Amino acid sequence: MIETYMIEQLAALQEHKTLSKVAEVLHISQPAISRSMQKLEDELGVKLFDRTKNRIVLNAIGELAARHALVVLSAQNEMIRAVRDADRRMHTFSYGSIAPAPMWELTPILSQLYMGMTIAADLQDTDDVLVRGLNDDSYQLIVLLHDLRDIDDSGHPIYYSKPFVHEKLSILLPKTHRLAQRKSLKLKDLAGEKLLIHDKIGFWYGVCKRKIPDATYLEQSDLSTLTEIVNASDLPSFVTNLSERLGIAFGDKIAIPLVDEEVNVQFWCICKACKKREFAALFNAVERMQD
Amino acid sequence: MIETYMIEQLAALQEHKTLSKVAEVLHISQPAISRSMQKLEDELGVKLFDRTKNRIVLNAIGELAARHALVVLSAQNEMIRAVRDADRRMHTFSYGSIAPAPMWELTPILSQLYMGMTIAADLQDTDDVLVRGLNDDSYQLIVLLHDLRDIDDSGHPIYYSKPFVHEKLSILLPKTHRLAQRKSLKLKDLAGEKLLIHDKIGFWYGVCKRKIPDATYLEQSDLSTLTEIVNASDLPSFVTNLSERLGIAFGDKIAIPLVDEEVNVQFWCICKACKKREFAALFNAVERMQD
DNA sequence: CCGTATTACGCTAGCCGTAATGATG
DNA sequence: CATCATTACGGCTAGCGTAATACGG
Repeated sequence: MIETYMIEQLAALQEHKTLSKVAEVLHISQPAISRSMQKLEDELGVKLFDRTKNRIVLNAIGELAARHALVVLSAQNEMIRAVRDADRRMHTFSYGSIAPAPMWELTPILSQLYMGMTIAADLQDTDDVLVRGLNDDSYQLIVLLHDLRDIDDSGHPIYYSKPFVHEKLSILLPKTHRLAQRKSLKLKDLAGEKLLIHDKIGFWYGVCKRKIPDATYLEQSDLSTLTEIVNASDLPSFVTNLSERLGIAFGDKIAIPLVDEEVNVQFWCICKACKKREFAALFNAVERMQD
Repeated sequence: MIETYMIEQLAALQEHKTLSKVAEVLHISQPAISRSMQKLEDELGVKLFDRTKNRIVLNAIGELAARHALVVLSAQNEMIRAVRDADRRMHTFSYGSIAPAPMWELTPILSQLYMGMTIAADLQDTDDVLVRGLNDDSYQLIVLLHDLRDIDDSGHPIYYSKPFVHEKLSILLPKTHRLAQRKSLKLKDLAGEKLLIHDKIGFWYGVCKRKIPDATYLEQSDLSTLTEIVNASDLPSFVTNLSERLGIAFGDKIAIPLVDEEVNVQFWCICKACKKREFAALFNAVERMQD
């Protein structure tokens, strides 16, 4: 039988020309290669090399065989890649979210529910990336600001949606701030402010830029550093009803609710309709968090 | 390393479902298969089977792997096929001819010239099959009734042609035949006759049918049988100037020359222009037979 | 019980590396 | 004489078969 190691060595020989070089590259002795190539010729019943006493060169048929060897090896590598990839997918629960807050809730739930599996959470800025990911199965679940009601050709729903957590933003101000006495604020009241924000906040980023375009955004990628700066400075920053669970202290600042509808949102968990049963336990847990 | 035998056994397992059946088919013991599959899982680092105590079934990933296994195996088989085929071509000189007589001359020449190689001679009825065969390299040489003067885009000739033997047909008649006294005949004089012919005679077949359509052809595929019948009967048959070398005796028959130009033909040996040098010795030998 | 998969165990085929040999430039 | 391929030889890995074990319909 023609075994993989022969094919591998043949391909390497075409690339590196001499047995010694192949031996060096494949970390194997020269005689081993010499023998393998003899055995390969023997298995095929065909001479693949022109041999002089101290030189071995692929002949025309050998070159042909080597080109085919590359095809065989790439088929094998593709097999390995595909199998490992399928296995990885099978052992990871991957979801995407339009905002960070739902991830704080969902990841712990999933960790409990799918013990031993890897939970991969992906934050995205726009719906379409998430929906596309759900459709091509790179996400098993996505979190959006609305449900999905698309139906297929025979009128059956394509997706299954369930309301998830509700998020309300407030603005955190030093007590001495000009707006600190207000009972509530709108985003446009923050015009001209310097705002401390995290730089990975999903759809919030677009909302902020759109509704308070003339503010200065001081973006920080590391969450703990951001918290430090918030505490150490007089700069305004955002807090959410959902971040309270993270136990972030307000210090001597005051949180004033924002009343714009863009920052009082309902999240939805959405999966493909065909996975509805499979994810029943997950959606039960989600249901318990709706309030 | 994932070796061929593992991939082969995986594919067989998908087809035959149980280890015992695979063992039977591949002429190997059951435990061997069991171990191979464990080793394959180990090499991939992925579980491919659902195992109960006395049942092993491919899981979803195993099915995927088995489908890929088929791809790898077919790539390998294609490699083996292509290499053996190329080798066979390299060790056979293959040519095609429009008529049998040139083959009687050419095959002995080639046998001498290419000692140790197989000479494959192919008789065809029409030019186009031969030219196509020359173009796709399934023939190294062809014999036609004319040369080929095609040129490529840059004006160079595509083919190299050389005149070969000249063939003249005669008709062999019993001395008592109504035409036996004639010095020469035309094909149309044979109208209405019963003619003994070989059934594999290349372009001659078309010539006969066209020029003497109302004759009865008694076709015989075995050459020695044909000779027997010719000798034992009073039926007319064809002889050629080239068959004399085969030492066929006329017995008490008489050979009368046919004067139609269709049965007085010049054969040409033709190869691809790029092979002209390679076949120099062959064409030298051919040249010596032109007369 | 018969069919099936796995484990245990000893065998050996065959692949490997080292060393020696031979050829070449 | 440095480089490269092949041959010879002994060691050892690892795949094999037989036999034993265990489970299930």
